[in-house]
Amino acid sequence: MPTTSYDSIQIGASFRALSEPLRLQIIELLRSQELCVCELCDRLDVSQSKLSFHLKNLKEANLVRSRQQGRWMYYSLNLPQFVALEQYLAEYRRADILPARGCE
Amino acid sequence: MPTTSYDSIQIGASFRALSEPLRLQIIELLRSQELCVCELCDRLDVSQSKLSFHLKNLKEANLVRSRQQGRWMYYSLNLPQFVALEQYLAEYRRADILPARGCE
DNA sequence: TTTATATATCAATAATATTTGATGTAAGAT
DNA sequence: ATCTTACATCAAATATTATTGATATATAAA
Repeated sequence: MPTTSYDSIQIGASFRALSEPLRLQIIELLRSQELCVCELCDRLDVSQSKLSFHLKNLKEANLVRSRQQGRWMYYSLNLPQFVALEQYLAEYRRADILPARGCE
Repeated sequence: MPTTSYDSIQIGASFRALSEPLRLQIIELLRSQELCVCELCDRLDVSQSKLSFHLKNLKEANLVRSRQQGRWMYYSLNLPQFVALEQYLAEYRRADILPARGCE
């Protein structure tokens, strides 16, 4: 099966988003509270444009959502996607793996 | 908290490894069986050097292990690391997230 | 000991992702 | 209407990853 399923692609994109230190810090902050960009900026001590880039990345990976209120943008975790990733990994934990049949 | 814990770094490295389509295909094959490089090569229809590169990557991310037998190298999943990732994600599912306290 | 096979590594290139600083946009305040 | 603030986007520069083809190493077979 040389192709990767649509699902795997989505999953892979989320894993990629989670592979960047700053993005991990972002979601760790969002874990306890929805936050606006300016507050993330402050707390992470990072440029606004950089933050915006990474937030976009997280959003495209379906890991966060945003809502606008006045001139503020509030970001929060999109928990269902976290559940999806967890379930993907759970399939591995449950795997029962055969030893290799000797090669040649 | 501008720093990322040692743990997060390890976790992030594993997520990164899981973010590449070919590497996902590799672990999906290894999910049912330990396999040697030549068999992975065949099944994934990919060059040996490319495969070797990605296997090394997975190994450094602690997601697979290898054992040599004669001139073959057998790769298999390192399940504990999958469990660790799953547990990391589970903390998010369990999170109870406060609404933003209004900004200004 | 020569030869073949399985795999790893390397150097060069190509592709992708990230950072930075500047500019754009839209909401609200003056 | 003008100004400010919060955020997004863009283009250029830089950094990181992946691919390729060639070569190295080590095992085992002839």
